[in-house]
Order: sequence, then C-alpha cells, then structure tokens
Amino acid sequence: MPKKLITIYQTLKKAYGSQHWWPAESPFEVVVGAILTQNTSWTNVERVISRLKEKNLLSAKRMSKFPVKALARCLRPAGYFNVKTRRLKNFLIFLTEEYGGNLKHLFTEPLAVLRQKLLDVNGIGPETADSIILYAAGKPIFVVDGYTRRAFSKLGLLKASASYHETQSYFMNNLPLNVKLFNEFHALIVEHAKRFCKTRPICGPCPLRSGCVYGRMHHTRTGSS
DNA sequence: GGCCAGGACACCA
DNA sequence: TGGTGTCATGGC
Repeated sequence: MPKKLITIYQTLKKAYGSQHWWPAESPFEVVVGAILTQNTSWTNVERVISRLKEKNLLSAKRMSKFPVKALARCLRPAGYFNVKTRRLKNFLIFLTEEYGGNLKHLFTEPLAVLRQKLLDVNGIGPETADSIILYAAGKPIFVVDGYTRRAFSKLGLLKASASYHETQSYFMNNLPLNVKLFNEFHALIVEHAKRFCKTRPICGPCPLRSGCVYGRMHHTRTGSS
C-alpha cells in the first residue's frame, strides 16, 4: 500500500512538475493566505494579498494595529470578509499575547504543541492549521482538503466517510516523514483537482485514470436567497 | 442565473 | 457524532 501512494505521487509529479508551494514571500503571508483561502478560490485571495502588500500590511505587528473596519474592506474580494477579518484578528491577538507578535517564536514550539495552539484559535481548523505548520513553519505534517478526500476515495484508497484525521493518518503512516514530499504532494493534489474539477473537466487525459469528476464539496451550499 | 471555490463554526438532535 | 445553516465575492 505505501508503494501505491508513492506511485500516485510520482505520476502527478511527472504530469504537472514541481508546484513551488506555498505561493508567498514570507511565513506571515502564508498564514494570511491560509485563512483567506478557506472555501475560496485562490484567484480571489490573490487580489487581497496584493492590496495588503500595497498597504504594507503583510506584517503581524502592522496588521495588528490596523483598524478592523479598514481591514475588512481590504478583505472583501476574498469573500466572507467579516468572518475572515475576525479570524485574522483572532490569530493576531493570540500571536501578540503569547509570542510577542513573533511568528518565529511560535514556530519554535514542537509540532504537536504548535498544532494544538493553532486549533485553539477560533477560525483555524485542521486544514488551515496544517497548512500553516507545513508551509509556513516548515514542519512535516500532511495537509488534507476536500480534494484529497474525494480523489482518494474515488481511487478506492479511502472510505468516502473518512474523517480528516483518518485521511491524514493514511498519508502519514504510508509515506516517509518528509517536508518536501508533503509540500509537493498536497500541492499536486490541488493542481490535479483544478484541472479535473466538474466545472472545468477538459484538460487532457487524467494521469490517475480515476474518472476525474471530483464533484462538489458535500457541505458546500450556496445561499438560498 | 446557477454552480463552485485550497473551511470553520454554531447549533441542533 | 453527525447533519445543517451561515458566512460572500468573483469566474465561468
């Protein structure tokens, strides 16, 4: 079974090449992007990241001092802007109070401690926490998202009902504990999903031959208004 | 005009 | 423990 995962990884890597994730210039930018991209397309997140750069706000200390209302206006293009403003502020308050606003200090925590501390911040769930740990802190943890669960249950390697933790354990128990590998693998799964999602089904032959209809997220619903 | 996007949480039974 | 409503913009 371990060999199977490595084979899938190699297939995706050969098909799409290195993904060079996370697309950010600093660890703090990764944290911001991880929160902003919750249930949101990356192109919408990029608009906000650009705005924040223009305003020189991609620093924990400067963003902490920035007025909430003005920050919310900046976040508009990423959607759920009120929620995400609150979540960013929650993280900043946590970082300031416990680590003097210094990400490096936070990232010196052991992985398990770091993960629990992040999960204790309201608005940071498993995927966001793990993205921060892997892509900002550079520690080995496998990031699971909706694509991962759909793709690997479609391939028959996971139950459709597999939880976040079960999915993560499957990867981490069957792969070497390697930051670079985890980095690329998750990025490749996302890249694969972007090419073969329901709304954009045509992008050449599917390298995994999995049928490649990911379907929609089970919990995603558009407003009923 | 409807569907979807690199989730998380509150609330309910 | 598991299901459902809510949050919201922008591309296609």
